[in-house]
Amino acid sequence: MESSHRNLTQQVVHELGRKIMEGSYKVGDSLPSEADLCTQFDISRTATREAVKMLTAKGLISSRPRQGIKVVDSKHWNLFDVDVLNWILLGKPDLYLLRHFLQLRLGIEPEAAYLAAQYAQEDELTAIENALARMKDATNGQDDTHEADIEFHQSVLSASNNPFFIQLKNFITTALKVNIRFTNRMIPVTVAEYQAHVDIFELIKNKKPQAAFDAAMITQRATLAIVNEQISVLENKAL
Amino acid sequence: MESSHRNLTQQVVHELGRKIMEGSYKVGDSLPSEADLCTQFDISRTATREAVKMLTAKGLISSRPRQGIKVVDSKHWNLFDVDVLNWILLGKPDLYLLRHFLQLRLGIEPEAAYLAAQYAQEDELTAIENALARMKDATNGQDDTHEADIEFHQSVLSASNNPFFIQLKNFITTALKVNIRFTNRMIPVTVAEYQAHVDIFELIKNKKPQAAFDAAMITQRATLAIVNEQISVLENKAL
DNA sequence: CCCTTTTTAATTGTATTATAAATACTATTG
DNA sequence: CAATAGTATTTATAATACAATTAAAAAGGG
Repeated sequence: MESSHRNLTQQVVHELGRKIMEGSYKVGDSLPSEADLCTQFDISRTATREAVKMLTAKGLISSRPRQGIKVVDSKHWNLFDVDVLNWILLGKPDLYLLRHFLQLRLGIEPEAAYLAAQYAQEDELTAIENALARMKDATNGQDDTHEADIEFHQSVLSASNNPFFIQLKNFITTALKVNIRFTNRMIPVTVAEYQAHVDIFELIKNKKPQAAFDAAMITQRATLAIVNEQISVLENKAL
Repeated sequence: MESSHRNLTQQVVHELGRKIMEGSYKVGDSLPSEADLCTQFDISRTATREAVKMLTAKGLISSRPRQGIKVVDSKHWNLFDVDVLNWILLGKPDLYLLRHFLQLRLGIEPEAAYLAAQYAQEDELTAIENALARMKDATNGQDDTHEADIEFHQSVLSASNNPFFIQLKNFITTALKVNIRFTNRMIPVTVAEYQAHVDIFELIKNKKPQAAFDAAMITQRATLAIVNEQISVLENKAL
């Protein structure tokens, strides 16, 4: 059990949040009443209610007298919340979800590179460089390669010096983890991919915003094209 | 009082959230203890604790025994939460904040237009067209013009058919409202701006993703350039 | 005197019970 | 049948008690 060290409220938040995101409770469905949740989890009403309030704050449910606790429409879900993203990650692999992640990465990351080229401080450039170094000499396990990859993307976002982009580190990290599921885990980051990262870094370092933007954009459009291709193959088979 | 129709817990959430976002409680500061909050707001511990849990869920505070309730580092704040965005909006006008909003809009909106050109359904195109119509014949109040403008941007995000972009409607709406504060409220949307919106719509309708992307990008880079200019004028004066 | 350990006390975490408020549903009445 | 009033269910709030955590103080040992 991973959540045993957390307090009761947070365990219930995690459990219910996960179930909502995986679809065990669908939009419009009622969750068990407070009283039922108390007996199901064998906890007090205090803990139950606090868990419900936390999920309400994350936009997943609503709770009103006589109406009960209901899953609200997914357009209200705080999809950029770190917990919500982790619950998504626990769900089934889904090619459409991967596409949605890639589509937004395509919006965020090239522009983050643009901003990094404008505003990155010395230490932030160093952080990007360190991530690249980790990627290069990750001759040991493959997980390290992917972790270093994540670190690279995070450090670019940090270098944008924009709090909104920085908050999106959670999103990008989850997107990368979803991606890793689909590319074979055993295959580390390729040399070509590594080189593309280096190129973007050089453009950031040399303060070439537009070029950095374009380089990031090209790489990501290529990745998205592959997924789009996979989806259309899948959809043609279904006919 | 705007919040008088809400229940006690949510009033306290709003009050504390607003104070944290405006800087009355700074990062690392301790909020009053549960007991103090109870007396300050004249409510029970139940309501207090539920409010604290909701703010914890939004990433603003942490609450641990003996340590108390503290404002956590702003990188943990859920800046895309609709409440958090509204609390930001209640704060002082800030040119740097406006720039941060514009920088992310630049990432999101051109790509949303790209996706809309690919995936928009008939009814979603109609929604965009309706917003444009509202913009055009808003000869009455100026607020309507701005509301129609917001509606346009929202309907493009909806047409992207990507849940992440759809969730960002809150963000874009707040960004536009922040913008309206800086451009004189009395000045309605100009004819040139209206025409730019129409052009983007036509490109979406005719399924020209790249052209729609470029058109949106050009408009927004121009807006951002103006703000950057204002900031550099301000910073030169400060010397 | 400094370092480690133990104790203490302050604060949040959980449980329990009671009552209030809101509202979907039912029954009544004209 | 429609409008109204009543009822019952569910969440909202309150009050109190005790448990768990942990920062800080006190005690102990070298």
